[in-house]
Amino acid sequence: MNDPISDILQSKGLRATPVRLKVLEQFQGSDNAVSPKEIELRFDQIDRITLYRTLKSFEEKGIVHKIDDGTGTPKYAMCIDKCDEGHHHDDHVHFHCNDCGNTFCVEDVEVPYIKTPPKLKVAKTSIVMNGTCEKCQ
Amino acid sequence: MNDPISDILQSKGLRATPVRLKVLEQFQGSDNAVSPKEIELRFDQIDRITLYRTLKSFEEKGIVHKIDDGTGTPKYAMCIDKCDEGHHHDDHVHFHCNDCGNTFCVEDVEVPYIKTPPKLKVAKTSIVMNGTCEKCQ
DNA sequence: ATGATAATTGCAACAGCGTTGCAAAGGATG
DNA sequence: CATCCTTTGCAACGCTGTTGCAATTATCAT
Ligand SMILES: [Mn+2]
Ligand SMILES: [Mn+2]
Ligand SMILES: [Zn+2]
Ligand SMILES: [Zn+2]
Repeated sequence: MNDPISDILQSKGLRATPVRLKVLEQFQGSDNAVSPKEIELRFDQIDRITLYRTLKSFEEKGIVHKIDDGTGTPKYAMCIDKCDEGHHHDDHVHFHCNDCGNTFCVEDVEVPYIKTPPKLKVAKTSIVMNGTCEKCQ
Repeated sequence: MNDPISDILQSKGLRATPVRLKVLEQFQGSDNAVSPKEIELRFDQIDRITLYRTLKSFEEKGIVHKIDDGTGTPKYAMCIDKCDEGHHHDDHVHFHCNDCGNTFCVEDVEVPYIKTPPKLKVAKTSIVMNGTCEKCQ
């Protein structure tokens, strides 16, 4: 329990199993959001179903958040803010680069207030930007 | 060719076939964005594949636009602005009601300018709001 | 009108993603 | 060790969307 990655899992009430540790390492070592498929390919051998269940539990526990970048391929990224079980605080913009295909969190851009018709009760606003990222300029 | 629905199709270079006319009627008569599955169920009998191809051609021609409301189920709605082949102008906010599950275009709310890191070249911004719609208050 | 030409449709088959059920393996706890 | 609960892996399945191909239908030029 000196391993910081193990600590994350245990603090969320999840056992620090080999699969979970390796998946979490992938997230820690990645600048971008990653799809289940990408994670799968980075492993020599991992069970598809186990990976799906791992991602689901990570998301439920507030370790990662799911990102819908409009490509149809869901992606996941580490939660930066202190998200808890069933309560996320990832209210930032996401960016999808049309050139390299990468998607990442734009932490320093908060979702602005947008005035809407008073008839609508807005609980959450999701913003996805498309364009060209720094590396692809 | 006095039928206004036929006119829409022909002005976009699409033949006014029975399937297309009926699908387009569904869009005209709906306040909400609709999923392929919903359209399929409104017909006594329609071929799934043909419907997918119809939606694809409608989208390409700028008759409808595809909406990703974050539910994982894609939806389509009529283009209000004059969208052309391969060039859409549907830069408005979309709203998904968590109560009734409906998704619709919020025409009168334009996507605001959002200041981003200068390193990012933003070409398009998609905004989806979640909450409670007027009917579900 | 008749035949050539091109667009549209319907069917079969397939691929990919994600889910569920279930049994085996692994940890925790006494 | 014995028990209980969690996690994993496999099989099977459902759903969405795609492609190939042949049949049908509309369009157009004789
Ligand atoms: Mn994020
Ligand atoms: Mn719209
Ligand atoms: Zn890029
Ligand atoms: Zn509603």
